[in-house]
Order: sequence, then structure tokens, then C-alpha cells
Amino acid sequence: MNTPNRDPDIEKLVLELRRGVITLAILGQLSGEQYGYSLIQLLAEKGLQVEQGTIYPLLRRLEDQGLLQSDWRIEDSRPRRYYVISPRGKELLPELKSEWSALVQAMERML
Amino acid sequence: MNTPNRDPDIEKLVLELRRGVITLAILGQLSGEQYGYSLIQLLAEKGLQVEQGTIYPLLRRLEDQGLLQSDWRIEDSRPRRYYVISPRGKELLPELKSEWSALVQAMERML
DNA sequence: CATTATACTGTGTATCACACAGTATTGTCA
DNA sequence: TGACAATACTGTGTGATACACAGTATAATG
Repeated sequence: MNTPNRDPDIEKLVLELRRGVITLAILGQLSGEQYGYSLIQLLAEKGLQVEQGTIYPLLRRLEDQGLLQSDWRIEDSRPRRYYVISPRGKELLPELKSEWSALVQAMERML
Repeated sequence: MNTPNRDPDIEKLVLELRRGVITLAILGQLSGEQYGYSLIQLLAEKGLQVEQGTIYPLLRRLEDQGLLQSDWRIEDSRPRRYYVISPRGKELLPELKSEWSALVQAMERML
């Protein structure tokens, strides 16, 4: 993975760009249930590449912070930990969204 | 400073959102010369609050990385360190911009 | 002449994305 | 059937970095 053949300077900057956004993306997508692996694929589909080593710890962290809920379930075959946004998360999401669009607008004024 | 009376959880998340963007904003604004203090005000005008403790180290770091150039000058009264984008920075900026809009678009699909 | 605004230099800390390593199960297809 | 890829997770370590906090010093303003 890791978008090859690209200037490593750019790579680092882009990584920092993406950084904060990942949490917002996850909260936005977890109105419906997802487990880690499916979430990675979902985000990739929408154009956001995120590593396993990023997603899994992040999901646990967000659950610790009370923004997500999870339960460990054995459907189908493999056991999977399913995550959904929590009430607290639902409460914060719109505010985060509006902060995001404020940021996007500020950037539009600057670029 | 520090946008008062706001949920500290949100504050932390917004901070992470803003994080990577600051570099992009600075590069975008330094087509014209600025010194640290004036840059802070310029960004604030456009809607991006950044602390002194963020800007000054960041400017030095970006110069170390070769994205900015500076010279120390005594105009008017006080001595000031003036920064401009470097050739290298000019080279990377468009690529960073397009990564940014890709990110914005991905977010639009998700929110 | 005291206070505020200007303008900078540090040091320290917490957060966090990702690298890397490891485990185990379930297809798939030759 | 047996190797290999895909699926699905846990865990540790590292590097980057925004901001807090502290300090210095000059200029403008009342």
C-alpha cells in the first residue's frame, strides 16, 4: 500500500492532512454498524486510505472516549467486533461537522 | 484565547482537525512575505486561529525542511524575521492543494 | 510612566497515525 | 488436500508535532 513513487516530503504532509479527518470520517460512517475490517474497506471505497494499525487502535480509543459503542459477536463465521456511534457521539458529530466546514471555507479563502 | 465555554472533547477533536491544515495554510499565504506575528493575524482574519507556540516552531521547521526561506531584517523599528515560500515549497504546494481537495471531496461523500 | 501590543526564543507534554510483528481463521484453486 | 491469499484482530514502539507555559525585550499609547 502507501501510494508509491511519491515524494516522501509530500507523503508526510498529506499524512498530517489526513490525520484529524479520520476520526470525523469514522464517526460519519458509523451511523450504521461496521467492524474494523469492513470499515477500512468502506473508507477506501470513498477515497480515504487508512491502515489497520491506525483504525483498530483508533476505534478502541474512540470507544474509551465514549464516542462509540461496540459488541463482540459471532455471526456467520469469524468473530467480529461491531462498532456503532454512541449517543454521545451523535451529540458531538454535528458540531464537529460544522467545525469541519468552517475549516474548509477558511481554506478556500486561502488557496 | 482558546475558544472558551466549549466541550473539551470537541476542542480536542477540532484541534486534530486543524492540525495538518495549518502547514497548507501557511504555504498558501507565503507567496507574499510575512513575519510570524503578521502571519498569525493574517490567518486569524481568514478564520484560522493559531497560537504563537505553534507558528514560530512550525516556521522554523518548514524552513529546515526547505519549504520556506527567511531573512532577519530591521525595517521600521523592531527586527523581524521575514518568511517566504521557497522554490521547493512552490513546487510542492500545488500537489498538496490537490491532495487537500481530494480529501475534501472524500469527506463530502461521507458526511 | 505604567500598561498594552508587538515579536521572538525556548522547553516540555500529550496525542496520535503508522510501522511492524504476531495470531488465527476462512476461502480458493490447483 | 494443501499451499496461499484474504479476512480479522491484538499489541508495542516510534516519530512528528500542536499547544501550554515561561521567558525576553522593544515600541506605542494613554
